[in-house]
Amino acid sequence: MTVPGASTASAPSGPPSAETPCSRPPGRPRDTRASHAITEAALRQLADVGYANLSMESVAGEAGVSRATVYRRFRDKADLVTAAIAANGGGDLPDTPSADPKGDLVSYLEEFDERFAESCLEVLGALVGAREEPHALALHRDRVISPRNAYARSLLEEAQRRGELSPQADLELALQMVAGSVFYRRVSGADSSPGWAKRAVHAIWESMGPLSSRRP
Amino acid sequence: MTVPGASTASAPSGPPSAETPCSRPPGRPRDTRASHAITEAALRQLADVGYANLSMESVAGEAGVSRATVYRRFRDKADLVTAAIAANGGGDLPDTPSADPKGDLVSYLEEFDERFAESCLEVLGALVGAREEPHALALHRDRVISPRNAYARSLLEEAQRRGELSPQADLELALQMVAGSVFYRRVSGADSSPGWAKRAVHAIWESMGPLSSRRP
Amino acid sequence: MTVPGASTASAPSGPPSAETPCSRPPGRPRDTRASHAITEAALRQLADVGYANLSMESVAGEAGVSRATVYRRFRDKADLVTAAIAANGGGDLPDTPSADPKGDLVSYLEEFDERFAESCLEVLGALVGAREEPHALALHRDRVISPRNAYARSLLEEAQRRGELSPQADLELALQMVAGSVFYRRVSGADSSPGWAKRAVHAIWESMGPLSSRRP
Amino acid sequence: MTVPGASTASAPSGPPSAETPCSRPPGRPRDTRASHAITEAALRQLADVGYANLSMESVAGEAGVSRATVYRRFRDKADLVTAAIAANGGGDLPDTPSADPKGDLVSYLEEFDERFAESCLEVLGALVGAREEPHALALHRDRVISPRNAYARSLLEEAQRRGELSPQADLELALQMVAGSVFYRRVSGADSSPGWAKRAVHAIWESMGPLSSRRP
DNA sequence: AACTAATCGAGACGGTACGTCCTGTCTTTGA
DNA sequence: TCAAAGACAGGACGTACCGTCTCGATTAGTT
Repeated sequence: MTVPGASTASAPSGPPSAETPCSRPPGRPRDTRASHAITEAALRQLADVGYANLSMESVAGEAGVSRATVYRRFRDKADLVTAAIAANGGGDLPDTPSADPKGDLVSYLEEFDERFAESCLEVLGALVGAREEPHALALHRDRVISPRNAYARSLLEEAQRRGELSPQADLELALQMVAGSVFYRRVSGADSSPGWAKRAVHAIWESMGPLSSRRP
Repeated sequence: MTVPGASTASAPSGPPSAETPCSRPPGRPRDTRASHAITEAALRQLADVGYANLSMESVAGEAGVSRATVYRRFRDKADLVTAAIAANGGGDLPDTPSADPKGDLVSYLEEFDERFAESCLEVLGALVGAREEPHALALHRDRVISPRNAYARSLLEEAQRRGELSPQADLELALQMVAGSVFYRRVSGADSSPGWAKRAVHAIWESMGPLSSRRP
Repeated sequence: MTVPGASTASAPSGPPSAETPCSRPPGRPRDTRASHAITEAALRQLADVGYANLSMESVAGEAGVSRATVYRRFRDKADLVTAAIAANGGGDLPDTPSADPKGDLVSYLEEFDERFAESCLEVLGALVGAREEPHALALHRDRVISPRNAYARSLLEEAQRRGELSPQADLELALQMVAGSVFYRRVSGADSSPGWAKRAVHAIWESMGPLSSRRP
Repeated sequence: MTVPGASTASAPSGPPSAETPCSRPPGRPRDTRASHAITEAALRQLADVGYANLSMESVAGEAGVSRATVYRRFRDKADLVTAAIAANGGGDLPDTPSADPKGDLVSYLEEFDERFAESCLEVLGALVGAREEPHALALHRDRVISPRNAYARSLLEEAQRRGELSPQADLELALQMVAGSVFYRRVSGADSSPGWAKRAVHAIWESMGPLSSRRP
């Protein structure tokens, strides 16, 4: 609120983000270990009991921390979970240009399916459902969805640049279809036959390859 | 819908013993108008305030009914919402074989996007989240997802039969991609450019058409 | 209500009380066996689970009868219990003049302590508590308390007549003290040392005997 | 009553570990005003509408407090009422030895009759009725009955010491008879003729006086 | 033999209270 | 300042009764 250190960060007075050289804010600094413990506990609970059954109390308890300490860092359950996914859940997207866009896309999909799809679905469900507070939804998109979206899209663009996909290919659509198939499997409860990711990506390459629209 | 006996048989009140096809179950029959009012109120609230903010009390109130009357029909909030979507939300899937599978698939996608995608996402999020009670999730899949899934699949099969899709085409994958793209748009917050459904279906036709794998 | 047969009895159209010779009311007569089963079940439950935990449903169930059948006979839980105690619980007060008032009073107290004190206390507690419906309280007093009161009093009067108690003795007070001691033991949780009844009655005889006020 | 720490310690919130006699327990202390308001509201409602019709909600409402705040202090309706009677209902038993045991006993009876008999009867009825949870009954006896019992008994003992009652007098019986008469009047609905308490006590003095058993 | 009128079983209905749980805010003491 | 502990208002949950009601199916006596 009245924090000097600006910070685009999550919620009530995010951590002073280290790189700002200004003199530290007065008073006792926040316990970094607590912060970690909290997000980790949140992730564990999210996986174990699900978003709805995750309670601030139990997260605080599992983190060995008082409830107030959680609320000082995260304004909301939504904020907490969102931030936890973003922070401890995956900061590991390569940003060097890919040498094998198609293969990388496949790997990316598989990893996403395994690590994010489930919790993303429930968190998103909850956030979409919470009318009158779109901030958390926006936050989650910013923190979790967008980066991955951008990464996947960059792979598609690279493929286009290399001529594997037609210059007219609708990459947005491609992205939606291939990423959506991950979600839909969760939605419908279909079990993933091995190689699903490869086949999905292949289908896109087939339909959006350089010759796709020139068939007789 | 307006059938008096043989109700949707959600949770409490098992089916009337099957072998007596006609004789009404003993006791005072349920008030059909109340049943309607309840599911309709549930749907309205689901659309208005979302799954999380929907309360049994307010549904009962809006339906002009006591809370007990709701719980007599639906064991749960999950059960209520699930059944409401299934019942009053859409009993309108054509079951005659399609004359134009591709066009029908497009229309179906558009209708689904408009009428179900949002609430389905939040309901599914909530249900997937509710570990330790998969019954509601299974129910929702049975009541809402599966029928539509089957319908869409039948369109794809018809297309295959007509030779629009290759006999080797992976229809399951096709379904996942095209239906998933609907969800993913909600997930990522992307706004739908007009014609998205047509383009998505077209992409599948492109990649799984009869000649798709014989290209040079 | 619209019953011809008058009947001072309990509640909604009591049984036609047999001795009225008028032609039986039309329609199916009440099942006498059910009536018995109900009051007996009520008594059992009263003893087993107490007044508060006794439910109309469980009484009906134990009696092998539907709930409506209970409510047709008794307007109320209070009415049911009250009537049950009065009916099946004790119609066995001797009305011949006593040959040994003191001894009979002792026996009476012991029997009352054993068979009525407990349930009487809770029923009375509930009925006294139920402001705005004194009918049940009055009923219970009429049906259960008053007859026993009168009996005990008649014993005291007989004792007075025989000269065992002074003509000036305050029999009302005597009754209250000796009967009250039964209740108070339940209230305070004191366990009854054997001979309590004898000692209590003896104390009254001591204090209200023919010579009691003439002591030096 | 107005003691800040060391509360009546009804149910939740165990005593502050006894061995630290002073240091306040951690966390925000309970709102003393709320505590008062609650017990007072409970007493008022107990008097007004009776035990059965007293609801936690209405007590909370009348106390200007949320329901949770009531449940934080009292685990139960029984616990609440019991504690309310014990706390705000009477902390006014003299503990100095009496100079006039007989007169004091009379006054005590009259006060008890007026202030406690009614609610005691219904509360006790309810508690005795609630099998399978004797804790509340025990509590009520500890908090309300026992202290008064002890007081009355001390008066009797003082009288014995002074020679007004015989050394062999059965004080327990005396207590039961004189206190019981208070209850029995409520039970039987008899209205108290003035002087009842004096007459009851007098009867005991008569029968248990120093000469009572030596009469010819 | 049909009609009438009450009973019976079964269960729906409105209403009310219960006790539990969780959220997000607040008020303490102590570090 | 932060941290730990916990009180607080508010509100939903699902359960359990109560007393009333509406059904169809019985079961008598009456016409």
